[in-house]
Parts: sequence; C-alpha cells; structure tokens
Amino acid sequence: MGSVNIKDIARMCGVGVSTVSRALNDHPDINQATKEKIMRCIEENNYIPNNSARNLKRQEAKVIAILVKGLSNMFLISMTKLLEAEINKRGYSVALERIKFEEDEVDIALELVKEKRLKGIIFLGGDFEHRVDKLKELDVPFVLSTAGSKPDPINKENYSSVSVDDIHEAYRMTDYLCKKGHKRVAMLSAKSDDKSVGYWRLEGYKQALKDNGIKFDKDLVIYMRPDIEDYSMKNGYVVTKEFLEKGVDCSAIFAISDTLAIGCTRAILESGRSVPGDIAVAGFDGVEASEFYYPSITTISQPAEEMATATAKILFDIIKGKGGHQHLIFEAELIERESTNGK
Amino acid sequence: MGSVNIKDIARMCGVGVSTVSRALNDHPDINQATKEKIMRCIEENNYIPNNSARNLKRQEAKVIAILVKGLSNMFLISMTKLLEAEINKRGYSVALERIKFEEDEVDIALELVKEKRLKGIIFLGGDFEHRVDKLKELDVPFVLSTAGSKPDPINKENYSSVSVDDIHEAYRMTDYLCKKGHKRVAMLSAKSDDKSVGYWRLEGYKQALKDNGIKFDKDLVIYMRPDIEDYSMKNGYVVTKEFLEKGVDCSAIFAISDTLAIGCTRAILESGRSVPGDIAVAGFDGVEASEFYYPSITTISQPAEEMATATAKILFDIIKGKGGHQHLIFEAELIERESTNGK
DNA sequence: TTGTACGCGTTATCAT
DNA sequence: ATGATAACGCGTACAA
Repeated sequence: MGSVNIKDIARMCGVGVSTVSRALNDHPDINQATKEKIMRCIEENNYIPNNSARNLKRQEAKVIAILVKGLSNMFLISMTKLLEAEINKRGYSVALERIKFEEDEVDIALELVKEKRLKGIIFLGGDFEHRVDKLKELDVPFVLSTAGSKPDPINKENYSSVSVDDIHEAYRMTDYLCKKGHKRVAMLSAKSDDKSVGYWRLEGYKQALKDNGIKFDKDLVIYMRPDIEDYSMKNGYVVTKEFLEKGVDCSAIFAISDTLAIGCTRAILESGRSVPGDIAVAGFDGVEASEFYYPSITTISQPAEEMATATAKILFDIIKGKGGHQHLIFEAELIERESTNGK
Repeated sequence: MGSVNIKDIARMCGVGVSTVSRALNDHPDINQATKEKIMRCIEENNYIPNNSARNLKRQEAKVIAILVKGLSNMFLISMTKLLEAEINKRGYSVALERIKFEEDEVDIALELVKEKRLKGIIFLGGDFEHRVDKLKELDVPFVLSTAGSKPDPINKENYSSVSVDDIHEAYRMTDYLCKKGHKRVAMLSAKSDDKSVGYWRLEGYKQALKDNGIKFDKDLVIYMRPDIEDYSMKNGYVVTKEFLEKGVDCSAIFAISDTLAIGCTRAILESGRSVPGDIAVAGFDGVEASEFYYPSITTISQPAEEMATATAKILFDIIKGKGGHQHLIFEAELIERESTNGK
C-alpha cells in the first residue's frame, strides 16, 4: 500500500532512477524503446510523482502564482481566467491561491515563493497597504492588478501595477449623472472606514460634484453594512431600503459595485418607484449581471482583457530581463444602459 | 538573496537544527528561553520554512482538500466557504483547488494526496463519471458533494456522497408549473450531449409532464449553446431569444440554473412580453441574484448549510474511524417568487 | 545511452 | 533539553 515511488519503478523496469526521471520529464537523452517500457510500467502501477519532492529539488519551475483576495468577486474571477490563458500561452502554469480578507497576501506570497520556486506573482484585488520591509523580501517580480490603493510610492521601482484610476472613473460617472440633470446624486459606498476603492471612488464623486457646482451632502453617502457580506446584493438592498425610508431627496444613486447597484435597484423598484424614472442607478465593474438585469445597469466597465494582457506582458518582460517595472493606468468605459437612460 | 533555511538559523543561534524545528512546531521538549531566542532570530532574518520540504518529510498533515469543478458557479463558491468554516472548526486546514472543465478531478486528487498527505477530499460539482480502478487508487476518504450524476453504484461503499435528488427536484418544479395551469412548459437545459445535471433534470421534467397528462414535446427543450460559456446569463439570453423568435407556443420556461433563468427572463422582457404574465420563469440553485432580480426568480434552493455540515461530519467521522460511508440525499426547497407568481 | 551518488530543506529517531 | 543523523522522493552532475 505504501504508494510506489520512482525507485520502485526503476527496480521493476530494471533500470536506474535517472532513466525513469528522464522518461518522466521528456528528457532527450533516452532510448525511445526504454522510455515506452517505463511509461507503460508507470501506467500499470499507477505511479504518480510526488510534487513536494519535485518542487524541493527543482531549481526553477515555470509557475506564476495568482493571489486573489476574496473569492466572491465576479470581476476578479473573470480576470483570473484571462490571466491564466495568457500565462499558459507562454508555456507557464498557474498556481491560483485564494486569500481571505483577514489574511496577509504578502506573507502567503513569501511562503509560496519558497514552496514552489515561483517565477512571478500577480496580486488581484486587495488594498495592499503593506510594510515596505516585507515587500522587499519578495525577490520575484510581481504585478499588482486592479488593486485598490497603492503601496508606499517611495519604492515604486520595485514592482509593477495595472489598474484603472478609481478617482477618475468615479468622477466620470458622477459627472455623467450631473450632466444628465441630477442635482441630488447619492453615493452607495463601501464601509465607512474603508481605505480602499471605497475611499478613492468617494473622492472622485466629491470632486465631480464640486466641479458641477453641487455642494457635497453627507446625508447622500450610503455606507455598506459591516454585518452583511461585503459587496453583496443583499447589502446594497438593505442599505438602500433604509435610505429610502429616511425620505432623503435624491434622483440618482451611484454604487461602487454592480452587485450593490443591483440590490439597490431592487430596493427602489420594490418601494414602488421606477428606475430610472424616479431614481437613476449606476454601478461599477461591468460584470455580466449588470447587462442582464432589467433594467440593465449603467456601469463603468474595466477593460479586463487589456488589463490581463498588459499584466502578463509586463511580468514576462521582467522575467526575461527585457524590461523594468511599470505602472499602467487603463481607461475604463462608461457603458450607458437602461438604469440611467429610460427603457 | 539565497534565502535562509533552517540550518542558517541553527548556526546563527548556536543550536542544532532539530532544536529550531522544535521551536517552529511547538514541540514540548524545548526550553522556553532558547525557543524565544530562536523565534526572535527567525523573525529578524525573515526565515520562512519551505512547505515542500515539510510536506515531503511530514508523516501526516491535518489538511482536507476541496476540489471545485469550474470556478464560476456561485453556488459552489458559497459551498466552499461553508465547508471551509466547518473544517477549520475541527482544527484542520483547507487546500482549495480549482479544476477546469476539461481536467480530470481524480487525477488531480491523486497527485494532491501524495503532495500534501491529505486526510480527506471533498469533490464539489462535476459529473464524476470515472473509471472504477482510478477511484480505487484514492486511499483517503472522500465525499462527493452536490455532484451531478453518480459513479458506478457497484462500489458505493468506498465513498460518500451528499446531494439533492436532481430528478425529484426538477419534477417538483415542473409539477408546480403544471399545477399552476401551464400546459406548455419549456425546459432550458444544458448542452444537448450533457450527461450530468442537465440530463437528470430533464428526466424529472419529462416525468412530471407525464404525470400531469401532458405529452412531451421536444420542440420545448432549449439547449445551451456550446460556443458560449456554460451556465452564463448570456447563454440563457441568447438561446431564449432564438426560441422566442421561432414563435413556439409556451407559457412557462424552467431553466436548470438561476443564471440561465436570469438571461432567459431578460430576453422575454426585452421582447415586450411580461414575466410572469405572458411567460413564467423558474430557475434552480437559489443563488443570491435570483432573489434580487426584478422580478425575483422562483427557484429550487439547495440547503447549502445543511449539506456542508453533513459533508464535513461524514468525512471526519470516517477519518476518526467512527463511521462508514454514507449517501445522503437532501430535500431542496421550492421558493416561490415573482417570476411565476405575479408581482 | 544509462547508472551511481549526492543534495534539496525539513522532521523523526535516537543518542547524549 | 539538545544535537547528530537518517530518511522523505526526486533531479542531475558525473562517471561509465
């Protein structure tokens, strides 16, 4: 029962372990006949190489890790798919790791580098406010993709980033709503103590109001509830319902995620109001559900494909020694849909 | 640079490697003072143990692997969260692995067992039609949770399963629609060659029609398109649109997933028809989006919490030698919502 | 082309 | 309480 290892296979085939190893790894220096014999033996005995031993011994592995903060974000999930395709295309494989909100992604990255001899790391999501000394320990190239805020700008030359400008895009959407004639635009933001996208997008919202000559009114800022799952439709629904019951005057709501926007829309419609007739709604991200909701949700669509392509390109250029670190900001697209534009 | 290892730490502290190992693993046989000294040294030098070496040497690890087939299914994602909580509660950690549709989950499981000395495996999703000899190789206990069809019933005593009865639940929903007076109920199923839930739920649909004295009409079966992502809202939207354009008479559509149902609903509304007035729609799974869509979608809600609890309990009972394999079927709940019941 | 022997970083065993 | 040393399973330089 003690499962078979490379030695057993070697013994059974009457060859040395190195020959078996060569057969396994498609090494050129091996007789085709013996290779086939070995492979057949491996098949028959259900031999499976031990990855821990391989990782331990191997000097380098063509592996890129993708560390995703929080698994429930559909936008990040679709990003991983795109990234994986880009990475596979280059003959590398992907180690996908999910990081819980309370975990430290840098700690996990550090472990992974040792364990799997990674060639590079892609961080997806997360606020990424980390201690500089820890970051310095990471001696493999890494790219921050779609991260909320940025680490200490002091050592920007040690890593790359690919993202959209949250302030700018939130500004764009708010401005769009103002230009549509809305004087009372509410913002459905993250938790009140959020330091990540919630903070930056709120910032863009404020600037746009100002430039449109509208005074910021803190009563128009709706915060996510900490006791309900972050960015869930339910959270958007519950807080909007409470907001509507307060009777604050407003003709448009801008939510910092499409999921929140959907919950928000449901709450409005359920109250007997119409969307966009009574209240217009806008979201952020461009996830599939925003397109198929009824009414479809106006949103800021992040250019996922381009961002994935750029992320992979930057990372591999650095790996191949062909380029230095870069910080790319992508322009998102405002997709106008029914939730702000009649049906 | 050349990252520090346990030997370096031992040398720096003037102790043997085994003492360092003891400090790391909270071994009892160690002086508190030396332990603290070592831990401080580890901290200062940013030493991180190599997991590959640990896994290689360790006899056993308190790790359960969860293998999820396809990462985009929201129902499965919420199941992983529940399962992880159950497993952590028992002092074990989780290795979450995502399996692509074209990959073989058993192969990956076999690898993982060797690599990480797993104590158990939970398979989430997937059709699970595997060769018996391969399954037999898996010498750690495993549970199939929410799997579509079942492996060869011949050796049911070698594994456990937790699921809902797809035929029964599809029957229930179809019957509900018939009892509501619908004589022409369409089924939005999986791809035409599907052998998994698509097949079983279609089976339940047919039986319910029969028991309600309605003749099965193959023109009322809508299949997912293979060229669009499986179970996506877009797929539901596109095929429904095509279906409506054919002008086939029907007053209700039962989709085998909520995501498909949402795309379907959008297509109907967009065509100028009303839901449920002109056509009623029902889904399957009970994901969050079905609740917040407008109209909210009638669905079969799987009891995720109970299934997760049961899955963990069965697995740990077997690990502790306290019980044998079981095959549990859970009763799902038909949640009646606006999409079949007026607004 | 093939086999032998060593080392990867750690934990377990056995002395001390 | 601590240290030396043998595994764990594999890849690879080097010898044959």
